[in-house]
Amino acid sequence: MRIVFMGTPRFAVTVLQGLIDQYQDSIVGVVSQPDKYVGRHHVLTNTPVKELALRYQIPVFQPQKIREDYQDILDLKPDLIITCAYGQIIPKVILDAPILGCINVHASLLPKLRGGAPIHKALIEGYSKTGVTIMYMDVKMDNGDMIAKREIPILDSDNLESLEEKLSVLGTDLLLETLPSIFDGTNPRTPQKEEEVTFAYNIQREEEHIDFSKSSREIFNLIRGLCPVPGANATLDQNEMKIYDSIPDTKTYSGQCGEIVEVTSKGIVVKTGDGSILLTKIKPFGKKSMDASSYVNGVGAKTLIGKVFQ
RNA sequence: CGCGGGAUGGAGCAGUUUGGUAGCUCGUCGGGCUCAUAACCCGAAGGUCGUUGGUUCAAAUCCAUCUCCCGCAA
Repeated sequence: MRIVFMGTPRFAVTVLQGLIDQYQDSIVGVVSQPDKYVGRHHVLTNTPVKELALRYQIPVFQPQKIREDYQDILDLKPDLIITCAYGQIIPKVILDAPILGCINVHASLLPKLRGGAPIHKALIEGYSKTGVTIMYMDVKMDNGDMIAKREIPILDSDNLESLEEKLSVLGTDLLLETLPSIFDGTNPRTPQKEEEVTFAYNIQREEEHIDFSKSSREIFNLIRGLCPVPGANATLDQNEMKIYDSIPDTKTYSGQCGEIVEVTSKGIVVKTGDGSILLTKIKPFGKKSMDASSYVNGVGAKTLIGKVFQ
């Protein structure tokens, strides 16, 4: 068996690690996005998946455009390609190459939330559950026939980080359980219902800004759906403040939406469209992230009350 | 050299413009009040003000240098 794995971010690392634990000798190559210059000083950095592959001395391929630069992958003569958050559309010539096909681990309950930010969107849009889907790939993004699906509830205590962690483990487990049936061809194959398709496109910068005229619940969902990276933000005194954690409340206040109406030992209370929300973890501009109560200790409750988040 | 913000007792901040050996909120410790407390009162400990050098009678504060941290942009 010759398996090629394609993936890029941390989420895919968990999956690749699971595969290595069980099928290390079969993994003949790993494909990842090209290295990028990241951080303040433009340091060329390996992708997380590449990092793991190198540790196990698995050959790594990083085509700029896999649409054009795919011969190396064909030369690996894979029997099966497994992708997980790779980041590029796979051309048909590769999809057709492996005898067992190309399968993908996607972090949503397809056909819901196709695209690059399914975990973010599941939280932001207030889903009560989400999950992972193992599916065959075709030329359209996240469009192929489904092989297996498993769901988990989304808890109020979940944020992007915790949910991503849970789903990566869930996806890994489901993949490893499903693989034997894929090897022997006994796996099911269910087309996606076209009328139920929704999309979860990558988060745009504007979407990260909190609109306090929305409901407390919507704001709460946005904050946890973006925590810890990139973080929801709001503007106070011309400076951008990141908000990392909050507790929605139905208590109403007079004043305008976005106004700091109360400061408690737990944090900063802001008026929203339908009540209020307690901001508990924040990062003032130029500072590190901190408990809102610490920030309050520093600047003083009196100077905060009455200010308005823009 | 991509743009900008920051570094002061355990945490968060003020003080820097107009140099004169450090202050606030909280935490910690001790004591008190209380049926009790995360509440209140009294007291205490804890800082060579990021580094190095310079100017000066005197530097957290002015000048130079370096280090580290953070957001944006890529």
